[in-house]
Amino acid sequence: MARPKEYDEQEVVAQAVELFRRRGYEGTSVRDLLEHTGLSSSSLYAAFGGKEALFVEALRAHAAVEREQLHAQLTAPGGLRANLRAVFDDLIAELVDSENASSLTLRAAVEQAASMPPVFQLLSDYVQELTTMLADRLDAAHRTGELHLAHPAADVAHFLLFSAYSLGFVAKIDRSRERLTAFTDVTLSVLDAPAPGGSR
Amino acid sequence: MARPKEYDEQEVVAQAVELFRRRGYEGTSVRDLLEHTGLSSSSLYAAFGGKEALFVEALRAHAAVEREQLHAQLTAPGGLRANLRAVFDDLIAELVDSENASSLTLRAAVEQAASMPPVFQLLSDYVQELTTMLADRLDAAHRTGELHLAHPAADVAHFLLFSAYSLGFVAKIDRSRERLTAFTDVTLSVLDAPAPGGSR
DNA sequence: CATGTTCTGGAACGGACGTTCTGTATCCGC
DNA sequence: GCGGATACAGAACGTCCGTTCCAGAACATG
Repeated sequence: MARPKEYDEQEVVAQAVELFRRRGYEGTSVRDLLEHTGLSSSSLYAAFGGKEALFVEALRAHAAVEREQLHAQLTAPGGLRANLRAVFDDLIAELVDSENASSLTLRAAVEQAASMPPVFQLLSDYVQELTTMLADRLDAAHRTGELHLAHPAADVAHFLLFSAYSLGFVAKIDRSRERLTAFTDVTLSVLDAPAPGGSR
Repeated sequence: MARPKEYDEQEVVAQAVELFRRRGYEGTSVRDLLEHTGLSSSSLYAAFGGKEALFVEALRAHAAVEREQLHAQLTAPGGLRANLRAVFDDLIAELVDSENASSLTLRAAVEQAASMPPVFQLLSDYVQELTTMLADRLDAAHRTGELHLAHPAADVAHFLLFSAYSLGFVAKIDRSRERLTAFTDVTLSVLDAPAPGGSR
């Protein structure tokens, strides 16, 4: 019909993710977003509706990436224990050498979930989804005897998930690899519950 | 010499703690603070120097209260396990029935530590202090044989401390008592490491 | 090449922000 | 009860915020 857009919508969202992640929602101004994406305000408002809507979109995109990544890591060949260790190790590597610690998800939950209902809903569903994914894997490992769970798989999954996010929180105060590794070691030790008592 | 102040400095700080806790640093405007404390801007600036300085003071005061509370709970009669359980239970109770989940410390770390050096320093020292306090207790319990630690006491202490803070993070997404209790159950299971192998 | 439609750049808006300033009220020491 | 000093109330300041608006540029279609 008419003049084509000069930007790629997905790329804009990706750039928004980066900014929001580094500086949080309030710390990122619309002008920052315009400068960083190259858009003009009219385009941004026409395409997304406003700062808040763009944030939700950024969060959604970020969550999708994270989800896919986690899924790939959990279904990689090798034992579940090793796979979980890899998940945490990758997270640590990311935290150690990136100026901006912590994920967008963490910031969003702490800062925005309470005041932006769509954000809350999105995070709520997202956590549910990841927990289920992880719980399924734990159940499977439990059935094959790879590990014994001293608590319901869903609870352990939820715990592991939030502990992973907590790493970003830990890193806010101490970003040393030793600290983060030690935290991970203790976290993963919940998988070393003693085997159930005597056989039958 | 002259006209006396019409407010109590400590009380003002306490009220600031409440506001910052509920709405975060950026979400709390100076005008909010003035309204809530009854001060006028001139008084606030004369007494504290500005919003940021007042925030640091509020954080310091909040940390002092938290520290004292934790110390009391950890040195209460009864086993360390039970005392830790009590710490978490109290936290859960607070989270479940308060509109504003999470502590000021958590918010400060996630939102401000990176951009406000004094906040980072304060939190850093604070975490170190609490970790040491907790590690001492764990060491003592280990020596008396109350529990066995599969990891260095300092690491376990650090883990427990951050897990406690993580509860506030968990609550941002699901504030149900069951969820928080389940998280706590799994967390505290790191204290149930199997006893070391053969005697000797 | 004319027309209709969409997109873009950037000025402009109202309001909120943290902070400063000015005038006045209130107290102490004498 | 007067002089000096401090505290108070709130208007005012400059800046930045998210958003809107408008004139013009860039395309598809005939």
